[in-house]
Amino acid sequence: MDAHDLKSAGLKVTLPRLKILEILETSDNHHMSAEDIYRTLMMQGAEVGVATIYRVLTQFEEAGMVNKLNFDNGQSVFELSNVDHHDHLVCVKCGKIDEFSDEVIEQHQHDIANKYGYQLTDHCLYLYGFCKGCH
Amino acid sequence: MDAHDLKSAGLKVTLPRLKILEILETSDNHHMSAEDIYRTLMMQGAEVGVATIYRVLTQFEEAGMVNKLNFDNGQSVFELSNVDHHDHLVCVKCGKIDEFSDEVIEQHQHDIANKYGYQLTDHCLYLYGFCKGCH
DNA sequence: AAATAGTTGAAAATTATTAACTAATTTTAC
DNA sequence: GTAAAATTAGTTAATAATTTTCAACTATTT
Repeated sequence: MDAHDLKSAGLKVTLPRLKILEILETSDNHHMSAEDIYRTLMMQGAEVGVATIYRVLTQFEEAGMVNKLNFDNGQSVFELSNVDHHDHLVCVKCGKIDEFSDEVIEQHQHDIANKYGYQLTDHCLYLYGFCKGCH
Repeated sequence: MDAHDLKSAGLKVTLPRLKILEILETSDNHHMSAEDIYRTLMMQGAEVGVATIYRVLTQFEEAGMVNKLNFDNGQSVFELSNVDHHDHLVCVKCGKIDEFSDEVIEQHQHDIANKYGYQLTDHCLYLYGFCKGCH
């Protein structure tokens, strides 16, 4: 993910976009909310408005560069989508996020959609619980 | 679901609570947003504030009487939880909601949680797509 | 029936996100 | 390279959904 990816997505190469990309790539937890990104940018001393962050993230999402995940607590987080499809385990105590993928579940989802006559566009599977460290 | 259920949940029996329960039970689509419930109450001529509806629904959720479903488009709807567990298919065009349950998926979710050391408290599975009528 | 503890409605406050507008920057055509 | 055209950025204001505040009220307890 770099300047070139921005161009091929039809987006001009600007500092905010590069910075946001960089943050998504290099942050420890690669699931960040708009707020998280904003805070990170502030700490780096970058002068970027919140609106810009939302705009850019939305553009990235439309370009298929990131996925937006909506958790039950109301916050949305973003992750780079260059990796394989996966779903998420979320710790309800410490907020840790793990990823998994399961072929059987995927297959069943499609079967169910067919059975009910739905043409799937998307799905959302989150497992909430206490992670190993939070039992 | 009646006055008695309210009491055993530690909630006083009040008109707004009874009305909201009644609406959740008798409405055609038993997936209603706070807004839907508010509108229904208004049409019935009941004088109930929005704040009360949110408060009551939250209390019902905490008492385990209703489930709150948070969809990706940001909308939240509530359903009575006295029925069997199930997940949801959501039409992204007309908003229709279908329910399904799948043992295999459930089982796999537990297996995954175990594998990652999570103690599941909840999960969330929504399938989004175009329903039969909206292809 | 009085006391008390919980509940309500109206309005203000919050939270997360988006829109509008002008100024600035990048790209493209020369 | 430079100028013009197009897009983007930041500020501020707006919006939507939900929550808090608080004085007035109601259900339950004594």
